[in-house]
Amino acid sequence: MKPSLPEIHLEAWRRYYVSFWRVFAAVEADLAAAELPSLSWYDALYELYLAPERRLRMSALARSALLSRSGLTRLVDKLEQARLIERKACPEDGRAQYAQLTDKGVETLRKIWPVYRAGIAKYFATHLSEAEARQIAAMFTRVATAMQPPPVGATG
Amino acid sequence: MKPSLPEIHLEAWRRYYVSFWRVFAAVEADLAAAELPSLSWYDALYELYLAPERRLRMSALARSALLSRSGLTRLVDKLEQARLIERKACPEDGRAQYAQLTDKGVETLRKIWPVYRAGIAKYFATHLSEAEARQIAAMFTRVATAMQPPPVGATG
DNA sequence: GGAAGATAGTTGCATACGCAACAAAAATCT
DNA sequence: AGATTTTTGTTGCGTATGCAACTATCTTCC
Repeated sequence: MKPSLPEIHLEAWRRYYVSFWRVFAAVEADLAAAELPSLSWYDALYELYLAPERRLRMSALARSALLSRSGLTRLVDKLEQARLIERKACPEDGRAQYAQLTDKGVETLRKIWPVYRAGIAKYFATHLSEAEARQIAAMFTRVATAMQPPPVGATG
Repeated sequence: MKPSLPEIHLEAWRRYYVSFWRVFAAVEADLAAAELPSLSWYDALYELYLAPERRLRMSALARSALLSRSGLTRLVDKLEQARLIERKACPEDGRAQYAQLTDKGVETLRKIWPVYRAGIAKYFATHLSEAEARQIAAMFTRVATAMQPPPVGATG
């Protein structure tokens, strides 16, 4: 395969790629400095927060939180130890488990958010006008939805 | 701190964030399927390829390849075992080491590129016009350069 | 010139994550 | 209903990566 790929798209990719890693690392560093959990915890907790009844089945959460199923199992282990979520059996499906956000989980989300928000503002949003932000949102919506439920990664 | 952060910037961040992970995972999966090294290898090799005399000092390479110094040490260990680079003492500074790209390293870069390029095209570029790509390049250049040599992460 | 401090790269240890293999429970097919 | 296949979540194992601590070397300052 040799799809058309104008030079400017490569340039865009490169900038996008390095920006992402730098911003991501900076945000993670801010969270660590504030002794807060990392973004992977935030992502999982936030997805649960948005979900109906604040609970999601493990595989659904894995997809939302951009993790493999095994990765999610481990993450949920830790979140459960920290009392931020609880595992609950699923009545309709004996194989399945719900991850249920606890009040402490909501509270943790509220502690993380100001720091995360400040990072987004400092490292990302400052450099973008509202019109640009709107464009980014539109463009990356296309990119993300084209890949939808990511391949869900083989087995894992 | 409570920096101004209009909702649209948050939306932009979210889309950017999930797009990135999905595209990244898809590209890595393509590379793995083709039995090629992962992007971190590519990044390091490519930075060396661009460098004068195809060599860079370890810490410079760590910065370019978006890794901690310890992370880079390990990566270079593996690249050296694979004969893709060589470590060379630095005459001007007895503490320093050069990582020097080998011919085999260049060859490997050439094997990876078509697959990487196809991934960029399929998962990223398809969704963007040239004008949009130009905008992305411009916007993320601002984002990336504002953070310049990333904090270089403490010690490690 | 020598001591104190900074810097380059490496190593020990801990953590995060994925894949493959697995057990249990559906779902499907006959 | 019973056998086969699929799906769900977990576990074993390997890998990637960061931080802190370390050594060797360079720099600075007296």
